Amino acid sequence: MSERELRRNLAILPIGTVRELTLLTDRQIRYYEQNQLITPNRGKGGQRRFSLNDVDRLLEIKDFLDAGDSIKDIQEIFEKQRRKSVGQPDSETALRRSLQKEFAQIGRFGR
Amino acid sequence: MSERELRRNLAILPIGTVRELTLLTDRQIRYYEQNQLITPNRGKGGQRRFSLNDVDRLLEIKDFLDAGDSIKDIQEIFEKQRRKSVGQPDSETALRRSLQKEFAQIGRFGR
DNA sequence: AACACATGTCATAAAACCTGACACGAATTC
DNA sequence: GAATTCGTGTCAGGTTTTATGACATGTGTT
Repeated sequence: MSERELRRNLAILPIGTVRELTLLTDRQIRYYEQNQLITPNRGKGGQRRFSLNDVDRLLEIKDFLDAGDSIKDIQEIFEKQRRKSVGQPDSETALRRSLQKEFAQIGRFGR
Repeated sequence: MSERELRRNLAILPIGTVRELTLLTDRQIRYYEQNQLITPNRGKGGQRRFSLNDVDRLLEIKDFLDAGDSIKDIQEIFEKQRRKSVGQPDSETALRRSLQKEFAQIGRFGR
């Protein structure tokens, strides 16, 4: 996995931050977790730690729900996405990689 | 400020995460704040919220201290940096901007 | 009418964080 | 060499945040 992807998958955010970033309630976030739409890590004391990818995912979930999809629908949508992107890098990943070198110069994590 | 810079400056991390990311102790982090080497935001209840830039900064501080610089030395170093980068965008920012459009396609925050 | 869904709300407990104070070893200054 | 400064450790006491589980509710579906 690339630097950038790594960073996006770091479990660093408490639920409070995610709440502010997504404008969802704790209840909603936990409910989506309960239904396996997201699977945040847990810190030492058992508290949830979300990644930026989780935040993305939650915003997607929000859109889908607003669009009338049910939780189960969304589960299937995500499942299809997962199956489709198995194995070979998709174009997004390819693009990302092509710019990786440049960005490696930028930002502390890349130093 | 660009999308990317915005994101780097979002105050999203609690001190526990920063502790894990930097391997500093709470005491150290607070002491550096007390000496104005960093100025994290505060959440609603008064708890510190750090940005990714803050994390960068803390890692720099660590390096400087390891290299034998004192807190005051570091204050001056940062002050000089600040003065130098006032006004016009530096090359790093320019590079960032040039790649901004591409990256706007990638990741939720850019959608 | 009964039920499923997505969410609100409340109680209770644990974890994380806050500030302030005192201690301490290693340098530095008097 | 005694006193001071610096960066950090640690502890106490209080506040904030998060966790789980249960019950409630409105909207739509069988």
